[in-house]
Amino acid sequence: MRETAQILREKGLKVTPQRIAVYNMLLSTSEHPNAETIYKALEPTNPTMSLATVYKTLDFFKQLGLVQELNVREGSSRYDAVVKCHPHTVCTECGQVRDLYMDDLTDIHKKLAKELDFEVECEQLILYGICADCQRKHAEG
Amino acid sequence: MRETAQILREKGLKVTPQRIAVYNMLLSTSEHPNAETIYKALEPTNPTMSLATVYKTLDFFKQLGLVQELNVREGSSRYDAVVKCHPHTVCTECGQVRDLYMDDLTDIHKKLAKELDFEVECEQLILYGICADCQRKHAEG
DNA sequence: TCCTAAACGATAACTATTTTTATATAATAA
DNA sequence: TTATTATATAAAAATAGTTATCGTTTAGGA
Repeated sequence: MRETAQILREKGLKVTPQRIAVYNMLLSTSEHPNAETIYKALEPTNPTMSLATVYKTLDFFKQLGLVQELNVREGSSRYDAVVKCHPHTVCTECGQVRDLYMDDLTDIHKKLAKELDFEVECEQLILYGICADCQRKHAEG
Repeated sequence: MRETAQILREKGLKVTPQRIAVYNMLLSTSEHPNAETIYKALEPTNPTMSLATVYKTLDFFKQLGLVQELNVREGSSRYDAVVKCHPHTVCTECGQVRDLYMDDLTDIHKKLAKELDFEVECEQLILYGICADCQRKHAEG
């Protein structure tokens, strides 16, 4: 894995412990955390970290294409270090957000957009429903 | 068209001028307005209307399945009287939000979800990009 | 018409986020 | 290395969108 510090430097960002911490945290998780969750996760090991810095850092990262923002009908945004547009599933019971890969969908969407004379920059597909775990709980309960 | 009053009554809601106004406004537009826009549109003809009532009314309608809430990377939610899940295009320049109908997509999504053991309740597809009008403006400018 | 629960409007409160400001720190050049 | 300087930081205050509160009004049934 390339050094986080180097990636930040290449993007023209000054390298600070806070930025490294936020980016590494996002790289190491697949749970699509929001700003609050990121802050809470980093606080123990980075006692000087502040929530405002997390927000500002995420905003920088977003603009530079280091992270992706995700809105799933919650009050706050979630973040993903996987920048490429990809679909997600969101469990309406436990709130779990998971990635979902499906390249052939993109082609269909592009064809559709072409018909509409709409130039697609990014397509966002979110499937809301019940995840396997919650379905099982229903069956048992 | 069925009377708005009757629809509200069937849903167990008391029929008030405010609720009728909000619902009719949503039925008559295709621009997916947010609460603020709805309020501003109704204020002239309903001088006693308050923004809080618009929010409360939209919340009722949402819970009863009379309207659909839509989040398109803006600070505020937009609303649609078309309840059935359907894709949207969002122009990142002018902010225009349009409906997009495509039934065969649903089948693809369902098949995909089945493989994942995920029970889909609602699928949300949003294409972000540049609308035809804004593309034309670019070409001219 | 009268009664009562529900809805209303005004405004305060709340939450997520952004901005401000004074201080601290990273990158650069000497 | 050290001094410089622009940028980043933390904390607090401000903001925007939304929700809660509360006294008043109204819809719908008796």
